[in-house]
Amino acid sequence: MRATQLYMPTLRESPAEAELVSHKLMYRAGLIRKAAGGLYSYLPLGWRTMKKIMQIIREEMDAKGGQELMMPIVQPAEMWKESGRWAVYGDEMMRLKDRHGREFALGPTHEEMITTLIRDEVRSYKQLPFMPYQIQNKYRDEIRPRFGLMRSREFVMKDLYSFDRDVAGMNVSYDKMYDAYSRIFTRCGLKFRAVEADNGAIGGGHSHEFTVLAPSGESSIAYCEACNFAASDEKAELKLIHTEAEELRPLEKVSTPDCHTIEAVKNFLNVPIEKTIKAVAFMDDDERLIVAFVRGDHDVNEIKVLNAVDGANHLYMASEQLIEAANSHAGFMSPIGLKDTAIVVVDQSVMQMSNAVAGANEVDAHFINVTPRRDFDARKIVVADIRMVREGDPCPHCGKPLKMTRGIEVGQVFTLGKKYSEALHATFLDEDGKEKFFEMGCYGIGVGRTMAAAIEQFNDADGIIWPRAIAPFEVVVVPVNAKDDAQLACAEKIYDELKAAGVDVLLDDRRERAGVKFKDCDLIGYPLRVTVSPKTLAGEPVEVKVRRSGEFVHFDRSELVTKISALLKTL
RNA sequence: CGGGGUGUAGAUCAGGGGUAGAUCGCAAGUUUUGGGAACUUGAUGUCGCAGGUUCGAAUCCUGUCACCCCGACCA
Repeated sequence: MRATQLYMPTLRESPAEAELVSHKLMYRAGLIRKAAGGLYSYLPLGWRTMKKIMQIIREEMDAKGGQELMMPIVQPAEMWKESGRWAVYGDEMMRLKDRHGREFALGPTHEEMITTLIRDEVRSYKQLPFMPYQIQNKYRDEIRPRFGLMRSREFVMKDLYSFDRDVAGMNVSYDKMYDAYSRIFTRCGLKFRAVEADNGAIGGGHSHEFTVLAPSGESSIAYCEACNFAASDEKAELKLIHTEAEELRPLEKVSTPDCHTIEAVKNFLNVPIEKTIKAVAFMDDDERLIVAFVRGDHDVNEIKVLNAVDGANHLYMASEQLIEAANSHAGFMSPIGLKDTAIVVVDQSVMQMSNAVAGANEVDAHFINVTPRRDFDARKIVVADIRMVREGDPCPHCGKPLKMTRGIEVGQVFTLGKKYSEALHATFLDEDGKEKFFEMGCYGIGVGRTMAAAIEQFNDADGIIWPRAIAPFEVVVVPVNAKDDAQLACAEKIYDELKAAGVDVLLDDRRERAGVKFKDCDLIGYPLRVTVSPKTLAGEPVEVKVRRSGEFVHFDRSELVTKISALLKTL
């Protein structure tokens, strides 16, 4: 490809609305343009990278037995009503009507579509496992689209669905996809983690989120460098912290005027924060008071609290009245003396404490020397792991200190079980002659998000630094002065040779000044730049600039192509 | 949907009742030519949209729309 034949509008300035580096650079390097909030056009350079990512995905899906097909974006309401999600999906689903008033949705995902397709097509266990996939646009009317391609309303997604005869088969499919995803993101040159995720409403099976590590990411994860453990901050399980046994002192109530916060209590009583017990009061949909107790220096993990309490679906901040009805006061709550109407959830590490400070359920008073089990009945409370992970906590697998980082979720693998096959009556005939529901799994990758994440991970002050595999071009050949026929001819020769050797190469034959072209090269981020100058014509070794390191290397003209091919393999 | 902010040239922004501005970009020319060149000339705007006030509105008022940022979701 020649730059004069390629639309690659680079900008000196970023649009005011762009916040993230990746968003700014995608704009400046001419990869995307915005049509409206959360809706983007991909310009030629951006689309080249998108296609490369899609190709990697295809190869890895196919290698695991995936079969590419294509389903409609416009989906009839009936199948969504049948699965029950027409009502559940809410405003995030883009809905429309045709001229006859029939209802449709723009597909936010394709479980309904694929399941209704497969139930009519696949009849026998002999046809299983079956792993159809597609790469196409998805529509989600996000409450707040932002960060460019990171969270948009229309986005390109690869979605594969696995159909198996039993749970064992489903798990095999899951493992295949897990492996394929690891290969895909590795091939894309990304630093990522497969993060144990909470699979929320779907429940039951496994779920991993593939998260590209980047400080600007929206999800927070805990990971271990010693072993492979990684989990979202909400999901990360924690080991019990054992504390030294002390000589127990008798429970005592003390006056703590105006000490509404842990900080104030700690300072007033002059005790270490690890010796305090903090309370957070919630209520659920049935207005049941749920009080969570954790160590003063810990934070309550709402998701874990929710999972620990039977029958609770949502948690809200508890109202004053509710707290007072349970014989307590906000800021001074205690597990000791709360009415039985309150559900008390205590973090496992609190149960290890002794001689601790906790509220006294009355204004301006705290208990000191609180010792669980002795001072409150462990049988009436729920003891669970309900705190938020933090940096340095022991890894639940190997015990080494955990690290915290932020990341961008670019893919997720999920086991669905029979959720959709039952809802949509998708069955097959098994070997034993019985009709059975498919065991399903679904596996998604955000293609545009992967592109954005790569830029987020690899950039510097001059622009993007593409990993070779997903760069719009692997090499750019730049004649310093394209108006010089000899230079241009030399550059064209090199370009032809590289192309013949299978290198994805761009010839920057624009009649621009060298500085302009160099700036563009750095901004767009081609891994290698070959510079053709009068020195090259004079027979000096050819200069090659490595974008990632900024280093210049020089190769003899005669072995230029082989040296470049070899160098590319390392990028 | 709450709270905050912004809409003026292709981009980034200034201006603030009386002829529509700067820089970059774009077009033409001369010189330049290894890190976003200099000079000359030129083209480009319903001042987001609709009403209102006024002799006169980009500017003031009202409404409206769009976009951005902060909170619940997700690839």
